[in-house]
Amino acid sequence: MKISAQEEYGLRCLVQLANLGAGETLTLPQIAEREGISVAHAGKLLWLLNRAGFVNSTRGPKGGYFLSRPASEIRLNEIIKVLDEDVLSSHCESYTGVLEKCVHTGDCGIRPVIVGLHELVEHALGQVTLAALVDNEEKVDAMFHQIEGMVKRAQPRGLGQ
Amino acid sequence: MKISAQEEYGLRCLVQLANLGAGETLTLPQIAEREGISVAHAGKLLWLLNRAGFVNSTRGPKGGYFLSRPASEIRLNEIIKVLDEDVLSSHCESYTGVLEKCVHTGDCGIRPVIVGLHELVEHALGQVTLAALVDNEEKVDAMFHQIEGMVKRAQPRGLGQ
DNA sequence: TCAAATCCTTACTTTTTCGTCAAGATTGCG
DNA sequence: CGCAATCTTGACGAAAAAGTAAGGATTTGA
Ligand code: FES
Ligand code: FES
Repeated sequence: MKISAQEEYGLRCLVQLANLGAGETLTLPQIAEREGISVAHAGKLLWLLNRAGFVNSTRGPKGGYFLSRPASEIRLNEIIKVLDEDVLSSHCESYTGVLEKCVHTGDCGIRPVIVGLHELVEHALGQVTLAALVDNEEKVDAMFHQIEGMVKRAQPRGLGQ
Repeated sequence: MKISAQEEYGLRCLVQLANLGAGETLTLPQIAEREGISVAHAGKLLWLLNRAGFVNSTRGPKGGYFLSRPASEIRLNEIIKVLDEDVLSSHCESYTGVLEKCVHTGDCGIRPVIVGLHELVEHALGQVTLAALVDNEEKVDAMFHQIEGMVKRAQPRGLGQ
């Protein structure tokens, strides 16, 4: 269970753009330099983000990228959904084992773990906007710890033991 | 953010063993057949799990694998930790970008997201035991939704907008 | 004591993901 | 116009993850 390189660096590029003032833009070389990646790599990431509608771009001299919506209206779960291949829906179809023991009896112990984790992460990320990630570590940190506290306190019956 | 193949199939092998009665064992070919993977693949997974202390094995005829502890005492977060490479601690060291803007100012927006997600998942998985995954989908499902409800209700201030 | 069944270990191949390259298209400016 | 700065796009190469192969080691039982 880990975040992929594409998710991380795509998110980083968006944070760079979220730092801009009104009317400012960043070019690919600028983004690449700040994140320590090649211009080609930045180009690919921004292309994905452009296709998904998070950023807009203008070509030619004085061109560059900028967010297509205010950072406060972009939530991290949308970003992750775009940068990550969604293999969740087709997960059970690609399972290699005996499906009678898994799907058809409706009694699979694995599926709820995978689906549940995915939803848990999505809900958590849905509570954080891109604006929250701009120069403010403590707030984001506190937010996640608040959620963790909730999870710890949940103590569901009948599963712990 | 997705579960790796090694995590999933390692967990599946453990669930197979958790289904056994006292004194029963499963051989590699048996596990491989049930999960639809090759014997070699099952061998590798069980070797990892054996090394980590989750299973024991006996060699020779009538040999096989069995859980080294009761399934009710094995929590999923321990399992995932072993099957997944822990790159979390060294994450910041391998970052390619300008570290002054990230580590040294103590004002990185990315780190709390990555660390927070990781802890969130770990806490959630720490509440589920292997025994809960044995032939009982509904309970596990309900448990995750309970946690999700908590997360949704958390509504932290100052980040949502 | 031998042979068969089983696990153990290392090395290799395949597949997927990650990142690069190079050519093309669009825009602004003199 | 014509050049330079910029984004766009698809194909390619490198790295990591996933999975396979093969030979070795241990135990049981005839
Ligand atoms: S994993 Fe899809 S039903 Fe078991
Ligand atoms: S990612 Fe480690 S400090 Fe920014």
